[in-house]
Amino acid sequence: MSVGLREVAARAGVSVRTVSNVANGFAHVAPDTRRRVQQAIDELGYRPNSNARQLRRGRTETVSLVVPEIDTPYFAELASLTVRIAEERGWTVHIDQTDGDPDRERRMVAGPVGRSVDGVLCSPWAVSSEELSRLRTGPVVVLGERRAASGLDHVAIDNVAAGVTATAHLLSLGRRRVAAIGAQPHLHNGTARLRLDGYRSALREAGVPVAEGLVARVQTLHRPDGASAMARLLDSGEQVDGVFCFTDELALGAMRTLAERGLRVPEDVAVVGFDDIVDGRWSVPALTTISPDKAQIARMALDCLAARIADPAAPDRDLVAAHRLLVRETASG
Amino acid sequence: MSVGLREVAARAGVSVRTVSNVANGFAHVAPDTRRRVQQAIDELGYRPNSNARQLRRGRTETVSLVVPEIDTPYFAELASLTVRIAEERGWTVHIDQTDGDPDRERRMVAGPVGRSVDGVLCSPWAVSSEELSRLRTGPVVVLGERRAASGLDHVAIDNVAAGVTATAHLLSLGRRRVAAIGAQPHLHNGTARLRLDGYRSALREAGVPVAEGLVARVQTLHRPDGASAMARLLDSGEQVDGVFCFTDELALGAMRTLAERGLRVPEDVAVVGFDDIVDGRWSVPALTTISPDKAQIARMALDCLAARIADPAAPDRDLVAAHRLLVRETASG
DNA sequence: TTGTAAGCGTTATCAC
DNA sequence: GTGATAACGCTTACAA
Repeated sequence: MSVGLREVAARAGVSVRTVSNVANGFAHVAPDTRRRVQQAIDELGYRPNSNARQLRRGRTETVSLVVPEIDTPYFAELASLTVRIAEERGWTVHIDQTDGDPDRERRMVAGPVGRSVDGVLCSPWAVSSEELSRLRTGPVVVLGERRAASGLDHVAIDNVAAGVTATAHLLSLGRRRVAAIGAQPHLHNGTARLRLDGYRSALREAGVPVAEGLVARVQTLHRPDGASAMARLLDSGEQVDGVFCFTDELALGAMRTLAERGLRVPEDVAVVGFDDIVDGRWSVPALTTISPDKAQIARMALDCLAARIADPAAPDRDLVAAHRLLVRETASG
Repeated sequence: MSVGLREVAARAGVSVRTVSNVANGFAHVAPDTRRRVQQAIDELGYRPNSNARQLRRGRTETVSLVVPEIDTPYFAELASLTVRIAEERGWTVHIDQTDGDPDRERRMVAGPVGRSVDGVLCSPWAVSSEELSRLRTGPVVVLGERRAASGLDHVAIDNVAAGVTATAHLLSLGRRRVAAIGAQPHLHNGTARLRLDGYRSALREAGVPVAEGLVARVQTLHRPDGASAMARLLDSGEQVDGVFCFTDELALGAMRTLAERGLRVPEDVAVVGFDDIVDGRWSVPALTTISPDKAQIARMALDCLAARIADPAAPDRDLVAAHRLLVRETASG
């Protein structure tokens, strides 16, 4: 049936210890022995059982990436990069989706760590870092800014600064009725709040009054929310000549509504998004957006997790990755 | 350190056997014992070690999904659905990406199966089913049509019929210079070939001559390929009033080129895509497309894999999932 | 209903 | 440099 170390050992006329040494590329094996063992391995088609190995070693060389949804473009890209970069250090990534369900989020962070995975990378949606910190049973790195001492490592871009940049860009184009789409006062996930802070701060700095009627809330960050938020804004009677959307998906939804209302982008309304998903590069017109350095985020998070695994008692860190404004067609001048 | 069955047993004053029974929800445990054990489990924060469990049981309750890229919208959606549906039967899905590399494809199908996973769902790109069949060391289900007896189970939609439907729709709109974007004669993956067969067959049936100059080849199925293929078509001097793209991504790329050339969609050129990715629902104009029933594909594949695991010797099956034409703005009349 | 003990396939600690 | 052999944490006959 299943061929293990024992069968190979018998065939090569050595002990399991020696086979294990060869299979793991250990140094001190006589060349002749190595050759004989390797041959037996090939002939029998031996493949090591990773479960047994992990059980014995107490390490899985696997980390999990917990995100709200796998098929959201931003998370799909992030996951893809994370898998690729993790591979460089010999790690396997297990991708988990929570569907934004707080209980699943809690379970996926608390449950498997230290058992089936060595650590967790989590992009929380409905649960605060503070709670995750209390729940955790092993190394956890949070993707997203730390708002206060949380007891957890965090990796994120500077969302406030990015919000300022996006809004200031719209203002620099001469727009004075700049709306914001994406406020989420109901969530523990503080990202939207930070981008909103940036938006308000840029307006203040430019001496443009902050009209609360220009701030649209959303339930999720997907296209339908962007479309309906844009419609609400337009229907409210507020004048709008620019809009900062907290995700590209929201922006793409908003653009659809603008097109349906016969409003031109960017002539009538300029649009800036956030995330730099590929859809935005190919929309017509192409979307101006804040581009977070996703590869850097993934790499920092993985490095940070490795450090945390190596030293569980180290003080927690707050790492910030780069971002930049990508000026394309929906907001340029 | 790590709390296991033993610690819990000691605390509850029972044997490990009983703790295991409680942890696994076994029937025959005295209510009082169960209560005591459960309390010890909670107090000690016991979490079962899945590696040990899997090693002992010889089953991982995990399957892997091998796709070219996680962040391709189609595969991201499929992965998301697969994870969700697999959950219903208590399975975990491990998502692997091959980047279209044949060696990785071979490794990911042949390596882990029977060791760290109970079976594999594979959407091959560069390796033929026949070869995968020879390489496999355990249950494998291929996502994609069987072109000949392959020795493997297959799940797919009827790509020829879908190609006919898409092309016929364009013809029904009065278009007579219908191009096809997406031919991939260099790949083992036969999907493009089948869609092309459908395209040709629809033209023949309508008595429209098949102009080979209207068939554009691509290297990958992403937007840049669609954009450059469209540009080549236009530059070749061929008249084009309709185009059938073998993926929505290709279509979105092609639409970008059309916009840059000042051609209107659908007035000047009507466009039909394939896959029904969400981007197409929100593009301006919205993309008419062939919509494969992805949830059905995922469910069929999982069911098929379960059956294969249960009976490795059963004759291989060829399952076909549903698809339909979704008429939106880029091709309607 | 519950306890005892034998493995699952590895790796790691001793010896030799 | 290589061979016995004891764990790793769990499930499961077999007993009691």
